[in-house]
Amino acid sequence: MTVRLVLVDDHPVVRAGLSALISGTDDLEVVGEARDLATARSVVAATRPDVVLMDLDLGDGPGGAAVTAELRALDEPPRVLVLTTYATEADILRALDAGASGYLLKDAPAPELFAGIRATARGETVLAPSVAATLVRRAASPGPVVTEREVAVLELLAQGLGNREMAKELFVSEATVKSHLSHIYTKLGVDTRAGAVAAAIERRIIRR
Amino acid sequence: MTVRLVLVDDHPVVRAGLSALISGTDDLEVVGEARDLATARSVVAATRPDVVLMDLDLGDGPGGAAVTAELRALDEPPRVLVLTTYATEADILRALDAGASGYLLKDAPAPELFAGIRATARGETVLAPSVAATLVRRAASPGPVVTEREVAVLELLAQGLGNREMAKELFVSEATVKSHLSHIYTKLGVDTRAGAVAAAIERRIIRR
DNA sequence: CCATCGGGTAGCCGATCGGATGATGCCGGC
DNA sequence: GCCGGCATCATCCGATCGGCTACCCGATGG
Repeated sequence: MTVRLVLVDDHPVVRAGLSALISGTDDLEVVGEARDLATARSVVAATRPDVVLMDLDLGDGPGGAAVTAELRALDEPPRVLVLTTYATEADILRALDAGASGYLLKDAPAPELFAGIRATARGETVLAPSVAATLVRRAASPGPVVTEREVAVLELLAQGLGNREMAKELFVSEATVKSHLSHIYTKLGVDTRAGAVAAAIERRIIRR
Repeated sequence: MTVRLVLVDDHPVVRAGLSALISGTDDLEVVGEARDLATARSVVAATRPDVVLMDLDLGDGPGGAAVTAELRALDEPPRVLVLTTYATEADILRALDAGASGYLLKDAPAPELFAGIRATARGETVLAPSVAATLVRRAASPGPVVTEREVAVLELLAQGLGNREMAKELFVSEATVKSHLSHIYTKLGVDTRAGAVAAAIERRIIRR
């Protein structure tokens, strides 16, 4: 029984590379490739694959999480296995929330990747060890967990926005932003904006 | 005349993928692969390739620029063609400064990549269009470069320290710290501490 | 020899931040 | 049905920051 795959990645080298790798197996087959949301939509509709290998960072435009969500909204949706470079808490949660069946990192050896694809096709959930660790830490920790809204603030904060600008960006008042910031400071154990950015990056809550 | 290649990339998928792609040509040959400085050193010494395809982001440890510099310091060094995902000004300059002969992006189509490798083997300098544009833009304008002292401030800033604390840490007065910060803001084109941290990380001036 | 640059210092002042306190509405679990 | 967490908003106020101007010193270099 052959597993039919579609690759979604904005890098031709990675697509061609994965394709070449997979062609070396006898039970996996690449039936389509896409570089963005639009092509992914049509390719998946046309080929109806078992599994979609999804990169999260698609350059400009909608990210892999958005593409995943859209594919999962189809009738008889394909399973989506995320295959990406980074694994921040926010990335992982967004992808899984969008309906991904698994999360592997591009630094995984080929055999693990193949095993992950087969497992995904069988309906299993596969997670890279570090991703699993992040999720466990998050689930098991009685400690402070930043909320979705707080992550949003952190991301804007890392872009150097002031309270007023963040408020405008999030369609809330400055008071609300300050409230979120206070909670963030408490949860991360810091007391300045720059410190919060550092801690958030350190704990991989946000990227770069 | 075959061009002998060594791949340096921390992603097995990319290595295997490039390898598979290149095996489809009749004048390029992969004679070795490495995922970090140590393996790169020994593989290059053992195989003496014509061209090294170098990823800049090698995960933990020394980056691709450092590896490039070390390889270029050998007797009869191989030419190094950088093949990476991002192209910040700092990345480009560091790589070229380390002795890279070219800078291509991973989103380049395979034929362009092959052409780039052949050109590099011939001793030509190949640059991705966007990279060339960045260099031209920079050459045309006197680019601001952060000084050593300013980097020190940035590093402390990324740890969330206040002016007073940074002053104490650097054995200078608060006024001096503020002076450095002002210069940093001007050079990076920002006007807040969080923004400076973001810009500094973005341009790879400081690490994580 | 003097201009330039990196580095260090100072004071002033308006803008912003950070902390404290308190309040409302909504939702989900017990 | 009550309680807690999340998100929202509001005020107040001291601490800090950011921009500005101006000065000194040593090294570097046309």
